[in-house]
Amino acid sequence: MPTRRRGEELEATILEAAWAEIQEHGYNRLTVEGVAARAQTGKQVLYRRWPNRAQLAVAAIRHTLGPLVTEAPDTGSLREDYLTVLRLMAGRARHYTPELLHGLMPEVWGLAGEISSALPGVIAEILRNAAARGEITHADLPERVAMLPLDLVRYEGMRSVVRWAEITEADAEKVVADILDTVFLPLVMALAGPSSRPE
Amino acid sequence: MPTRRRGEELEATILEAAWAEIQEHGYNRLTVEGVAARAQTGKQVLYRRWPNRAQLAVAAIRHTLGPLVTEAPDTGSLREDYLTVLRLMAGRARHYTPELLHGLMPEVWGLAGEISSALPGVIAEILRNAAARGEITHADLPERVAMLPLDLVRYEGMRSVVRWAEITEADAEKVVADILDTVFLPLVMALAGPSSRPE
DNA sequence: CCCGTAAGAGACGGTGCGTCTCTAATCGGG
DNA sequence: CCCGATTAGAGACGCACCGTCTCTTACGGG
Repeated sequence: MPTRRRGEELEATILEAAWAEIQEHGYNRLTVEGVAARAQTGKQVLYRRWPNRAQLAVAAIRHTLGPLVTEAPDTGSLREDYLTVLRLMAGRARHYTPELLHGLMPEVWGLAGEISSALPGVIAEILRNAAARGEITHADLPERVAMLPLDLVRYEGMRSVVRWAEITEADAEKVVADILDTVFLPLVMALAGPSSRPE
Repeated sequence: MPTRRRGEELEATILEAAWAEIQEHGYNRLTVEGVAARAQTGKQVLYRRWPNRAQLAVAAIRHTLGPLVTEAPDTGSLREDYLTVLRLMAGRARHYTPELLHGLMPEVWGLAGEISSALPGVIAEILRNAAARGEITHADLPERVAMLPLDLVRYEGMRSVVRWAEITEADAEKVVADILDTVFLPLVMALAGPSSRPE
């Protein structure tokens, strides 16, 4: 009577069950028993694949959220290019809810690094394009400056998580624009603007 | 035979015991039973005062780490003033070890806000002093700009915690100087430097 | 067709939270 | 100085859930 699942199929079912449980209850109240029951399997099947509850959750998140950015946008303006990347990050950040993260910050931080490992290259390319266009005089800004908007967006994200606050799309848009217009672009123009003295 | 402690005395003993347990094992492996045993009392005495393990830990941290900055430094230079504040923060950050924080981020974030509630006022005063000295043309920088170094230092702190990395004093000093010299001061000079156009 | 692998189901021990219970020390009021 | 209210000190208890172990049985490769 009962048809047994195996391999890929079974694993996908489990990870989707785990993701559903996280969405419903958050990580803290995710139970291995609950996931097994929802996937209609036994705990041993889970423990055969992942060493503990945390790694199961991480696998479920990875399974649901793929890599972030793969290639650099090229809209013809530094502001728009960077804005595109930040919007992607902010959109993604809305999946990282407090319920998902609490109790799981270190693991998810590592995962986020893996997911967005292409970011530094993308930013470098955006800056090179801007330099080629003449928007800025050179693309080799200090690391800290080039990555500044990314760091600030991540900081805002962590801050909301830790305050148990949800991020609305409108808020995210405002924050992202603010970071670019009142911090990043003025700074970049001061360091490498076409009208500034060449260093 | 046994002499019983009460009130303040008992409470201080418990909080010191809790702090000691946190130092030894970290929050995650802090047990209420352990604290009670170390303080030579019963669990009920703890639960009579704090509703759960997390609040006990928060109380212990608050008991050990007092408020951060109370009044603005005034060294005669914007850079040195701000550097002084950042050094205080970085020094304090070295108490917020990964072991202490894991599993307790939201609670400690709230506590940190309480502990450093004087910061915004201090920063505002530092900027006013710089304006009075003529280092900058005006002190009403955008909120995000004025607080930028604080946010970046906090971000670095959270990042180390989440990566289970300790912060050495030398590293902290380097990061703090980098934030001021490659990000904050260039930006402030661009927005309100004496040689920039008055807006 | 047969055997090794792994699924499905659930029992089990262990840890540690938060509650409850009980005795007796201490404090404050009269 | 005594008496009653309070609460310290000690530990048992129920409960939730992790991670391990055991057992039977379906499946698939050779």
